[in-house]
Amino acid sequence: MNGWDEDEAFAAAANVVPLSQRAMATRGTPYLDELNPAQRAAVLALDGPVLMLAGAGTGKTKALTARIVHLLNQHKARPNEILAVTFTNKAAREMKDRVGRLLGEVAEGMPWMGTFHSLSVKILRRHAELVGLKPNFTILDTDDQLRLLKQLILAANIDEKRWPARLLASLIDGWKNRAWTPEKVPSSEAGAYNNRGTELYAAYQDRLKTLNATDFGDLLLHCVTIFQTHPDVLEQYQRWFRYILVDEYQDTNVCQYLWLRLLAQSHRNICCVGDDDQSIYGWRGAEVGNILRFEKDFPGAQVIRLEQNYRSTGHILAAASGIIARNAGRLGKTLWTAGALGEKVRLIGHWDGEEEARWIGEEIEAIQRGTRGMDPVDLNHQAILVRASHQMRAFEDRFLTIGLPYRVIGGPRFYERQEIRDAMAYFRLAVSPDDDLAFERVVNLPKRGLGDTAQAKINVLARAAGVSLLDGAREALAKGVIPGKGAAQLRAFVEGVDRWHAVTLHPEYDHIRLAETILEESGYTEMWLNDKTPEAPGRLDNLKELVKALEQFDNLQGFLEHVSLIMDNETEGAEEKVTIMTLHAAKGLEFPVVFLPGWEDGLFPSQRSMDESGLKGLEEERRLAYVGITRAERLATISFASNRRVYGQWQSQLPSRFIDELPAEHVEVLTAPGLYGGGFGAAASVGFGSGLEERVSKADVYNSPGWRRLQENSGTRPMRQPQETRHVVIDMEASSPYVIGDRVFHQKFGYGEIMGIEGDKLDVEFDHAGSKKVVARWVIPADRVDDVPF
DNA sequence: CCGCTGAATCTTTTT
DNA sequence: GATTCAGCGG
Repeated sequence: MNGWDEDEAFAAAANVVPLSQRAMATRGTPYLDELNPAQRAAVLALDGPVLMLAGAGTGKTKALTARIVHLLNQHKARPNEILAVTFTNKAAREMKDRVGRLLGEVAEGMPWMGTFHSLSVKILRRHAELVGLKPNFTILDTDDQLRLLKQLILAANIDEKRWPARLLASLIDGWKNRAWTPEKVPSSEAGAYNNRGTELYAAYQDRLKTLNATDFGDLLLHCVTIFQTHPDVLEQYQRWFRYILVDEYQDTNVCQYLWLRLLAQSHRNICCVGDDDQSIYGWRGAEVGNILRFEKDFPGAQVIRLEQNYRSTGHILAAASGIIARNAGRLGKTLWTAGALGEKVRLIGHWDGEEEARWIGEEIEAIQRGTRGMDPVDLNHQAILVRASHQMRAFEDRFLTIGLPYRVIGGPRFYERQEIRDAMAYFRLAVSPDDDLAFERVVNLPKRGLGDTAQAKINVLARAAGVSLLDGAREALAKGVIPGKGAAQLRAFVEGVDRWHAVTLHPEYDHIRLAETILEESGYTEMWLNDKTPEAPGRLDNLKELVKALEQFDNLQGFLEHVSLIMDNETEGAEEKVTIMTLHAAKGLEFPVVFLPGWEDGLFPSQRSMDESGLKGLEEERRLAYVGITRAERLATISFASNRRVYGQWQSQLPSRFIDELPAEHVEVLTAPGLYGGGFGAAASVGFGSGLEERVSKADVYNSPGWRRLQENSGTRPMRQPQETRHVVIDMEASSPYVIGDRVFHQKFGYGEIMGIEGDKLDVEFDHAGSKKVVARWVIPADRVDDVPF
């Protein structure tokens, strides 16, 4: 990193003249005027430990950014002396933007603002040798990690069927989250993974070292190890980072906690911002305990509560508060708003998941038109927040057919897609030919006639000679042990890698050109061009996008580094779209209109969460419900379905227990469409009239005739709903460029034949996806597919 | 060695 | 329903 020396010089200079003696308060502080008293207190308490308990929507980021600006303004620290840690890249970027806006133009001057992981990489590159790595170590993603573990499991003679690699991976992850290196795993864990967990953990770490690689957990853990075993290094950083700020503190795991505490323990200028009610990453090792014990760790810490909510209307806030109040062991905050009560939280039940999706789709369009008693809300400001990503499918299917534009956030990440990972493996190989994992991934992709036997031979040779697989391949070729045409293709592959690698050695090579060349010469692009599955065009698109993304980097190395850490691919256009995402992904965001589907026991709260973590799990789920509701500014709609397909099997569902916990006076129960006689919506409202009921009564829902009918019918397969009548009108005038019998292509469903046309809606019989109604603009004529250039 | 088929497992949530 | 994987035939 060339920024390093510069930073070091800054830090050295800063140590010569103590900053505290410099001129103070030379500039005005207009940013303070916009803060409420609590926020201002949090900004002004610059020195010493501070815990900012910031409820949902209380202007936490505003306070945090103002604090940074104030630190700079008061000359407490230079931009490069502030360590500001977030969990996601998105959060880091937002903070950078906002600080930049407050400061004027000086946005780029904060090199130490980033995620735990990106900051750790930066530190680790500098001191890699202290943990037995070279500075150019590679970062494995979960996929690589799994491959590696599988090899080790195989070598250890363990039946992978009985003891899945995923299990081992999550064990090791968990240990790393708790900052346990192989030697430090306590004996209580000895039984893990058929008594061989720790043994394999050690083997895994050895293997990583020889590969000069780390996984995600290592990034943090290696830093902690270095800090603990090299006091001089630690001291350097302690002096360096004069002020530390941490966002989403409730999500830190033990390892991150140690990381922070080690860095902060000398000057104790640490400000942690968090909300125990929004701790939703316990399954990933986050310890709510970290926030609960902050005052013990940092005696004399100031605790400042931000409780005034600026986001949601009164009913929404009250409904959320009613739910979260059920959790025990909270630090306790009372959110309030000066704003209006607004609309009540709406609650509605549906027959099945498809109907739920249909209803929400129509509701979104109605709200967009402004026919729901509110001003129109455009699609960008409406969101559907689901518990589990598989719920998204129903919405995607429905929205595709009615032509409602949507964007899915947190689906399979761009860089996790197969074609991207393959391409990246090629790039990695070009940059570092010794990258054995990359070699294994692509040596036979596209097919080069190098099956398991050929690869095993290469492996043996490489191992025997103690060289990389690429060199092993060279040897195999020299010895002539690769039979038939595989040999020629392998030779071409090896020579290709050599050629590409040679290019990367030039100081100013054209990396975009190189990337294109690699994909071309390796035959990888061609492989997808010849692939006739419906996904192939999309994959080619992604590859194109990948190459385009390279433009922002100076070379392949820089790009690979970036991609291994980045999470957001915000390559969205300007088109208005409804957002679909998981509740987890929604934390920190807000939308005027929010839909919360799938509130059914087992799905939400998730059965697995409750099985694995009992009451703790349930409470975390409850916090998730709280996070969900508090995303809404003006309108929140909760829904559940009584039938849902799980693993392709129909299952009847019960409404979520969280529905019981909603304070009734803040909830409006809507009558479900398609349920005769008003169904349970009407019955549920019985509880409201009694004057005794404080909560939405699920018992009333169960006892309603509508509900009983649902249960009776839901044995094997739900009865088909009466066809909706509203879209039946056929518009004879509407024209379509298609005629019946045309072959068309659809991005998601693939090829198909048009069986019918109603206005701009096409009835298409897809070759693989069955028959669907699709809006004409979502398909293209089949014969034009090849025109899509690459 | 490749590609197809049927079976088995899977789904929480992510840097 | 979807993806992954072992087993089989070409």
